[in-house]
Amino acid sequence: MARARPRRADGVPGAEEGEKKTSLVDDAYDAMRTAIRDASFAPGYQASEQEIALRLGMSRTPVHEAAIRLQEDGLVRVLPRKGILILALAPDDVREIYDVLIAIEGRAAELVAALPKVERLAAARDLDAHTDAMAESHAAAALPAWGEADGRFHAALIAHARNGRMSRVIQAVNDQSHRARMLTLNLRRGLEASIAEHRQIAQAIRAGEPVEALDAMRRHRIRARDELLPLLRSYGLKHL
Amino acid sequence: MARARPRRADGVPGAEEGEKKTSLVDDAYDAMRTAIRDASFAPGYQASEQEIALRLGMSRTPVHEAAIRLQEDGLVRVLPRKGILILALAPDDVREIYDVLIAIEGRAAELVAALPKVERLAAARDLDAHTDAMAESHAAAALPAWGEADGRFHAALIAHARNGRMSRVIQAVNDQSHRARMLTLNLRRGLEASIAEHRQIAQAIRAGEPVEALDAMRRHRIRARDELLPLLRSYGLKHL
DNA sequence: AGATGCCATCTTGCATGGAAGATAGCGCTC
DNA sequence: GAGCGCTATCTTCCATGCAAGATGGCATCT
Repeated sequence: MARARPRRADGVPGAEEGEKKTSLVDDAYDAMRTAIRDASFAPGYQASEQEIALRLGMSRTPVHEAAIRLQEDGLVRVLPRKGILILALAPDDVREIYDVLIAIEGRAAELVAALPKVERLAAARDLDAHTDAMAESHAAAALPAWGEADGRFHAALIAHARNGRMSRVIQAVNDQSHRARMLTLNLRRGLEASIAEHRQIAQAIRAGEPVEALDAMRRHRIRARDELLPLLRSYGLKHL
Repeated sequence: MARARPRRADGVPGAEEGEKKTSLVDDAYDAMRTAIRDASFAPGYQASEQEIALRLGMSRTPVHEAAIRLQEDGLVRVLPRKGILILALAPDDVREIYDVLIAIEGRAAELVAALPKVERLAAARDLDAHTDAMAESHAAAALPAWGEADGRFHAALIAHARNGRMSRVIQAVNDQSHRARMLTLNLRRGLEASIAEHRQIAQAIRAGEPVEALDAMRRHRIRARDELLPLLRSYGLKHL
């Protein structure tokens, strides 16, 4: 194989231009992660490291090391001497993920509501802005935009809680459940309910009521779960 | 270097005998993880992969890959072209960790309390057994045994919640805070309080009262945090 | 025809070498 | 004496080679 390696080979659509100084391992990690999120790598697909390396224009080593990170994130499983298996998501996995969300996001909402007044208000304003965007998208029947604004609401909440470990946990489970959310976006009914619940959460934070914020967040996630899980089961999406 | 590699070189005390079929990467991961937990690798220490590889009797590759996993776990940071940095723990990290514990273990207790009666009772019996062991150790003034029984109580609770993702999160933060717990074990006062709170948690689970179980668990962790954090700060343990 | 064992091939695990970035020490200049 | 640049050295990053496990197909035997 060519010794002079091209510093950047963009064989994969998801691979964005490096901004400053990225290692090949990071490139491989990002490319594979987005490929999995966008389902360019279908769940259940078993790829060989060699093949992925070829496609990304690098050798097997960085692909292998990126695969280790993705395995730690719960996105793939590295089968010894067999290849990289893109993990599927069973309804039971969704249940697990929602329990983590209920726990972490609930505590995050509680923490944000307990912040000093200035920060609380800033956070609430932030959250309301995202909810506004959701309402607009809903009025315009723009489902993808709605989903993105919803994602930004939850991301903002976690960010305001100022807890790096919580952020990492949330990001991990979000990566895992991204496909399920996208698939079920057009099946869901409770869009207005979501918007109303977001308002309640922001209001509790603005008022500085941790208990109410925690509870509102939990109710929100529990309702969403109870809406989503039956959908997954009834549509026979055993694994996706 | 010798081409014929020794299948197992036990240069590190923490490295236990492989039970069935472990890869060198797994060996390196386990060895480094236990070394960090036991503070054989002091926090702040910057090791070179070559040096660790030599000590473990393997080449640099498996050490490098294990380091990637440990970085994902938040135990070390791999500094490009500089080495492996064993991460220290600041009081603020302990605050973050306790918020994760409050969130996850609270939800876990709630879930266990909502289990069918048979499983609930089994779980409560399990938990009480560990609390008994704590009481005995306390009576015998055996601090390390107390700490281990306490660890088993919390591990059992998570196990009964049957949520693999929660288990992983808890294990990660426990690994990170293990050193802090060991160091502060002999400074702590609220041993009886811990035992009493454990009883309350088990009782709420036995009675099938999720709300009370959640709340008892939260109170337990919050009190422990409020006892631990001032200790860390006052003893000037800026990073450990 | 059905079962079985062998082997060609595909796969990763791991070791190693070359390249390049980071760093510290030393000598030179002002 | 202080500052600056050069270079020797130490480090990881990545490509690649070899070995060994896994697998599927084919020939052979019953």
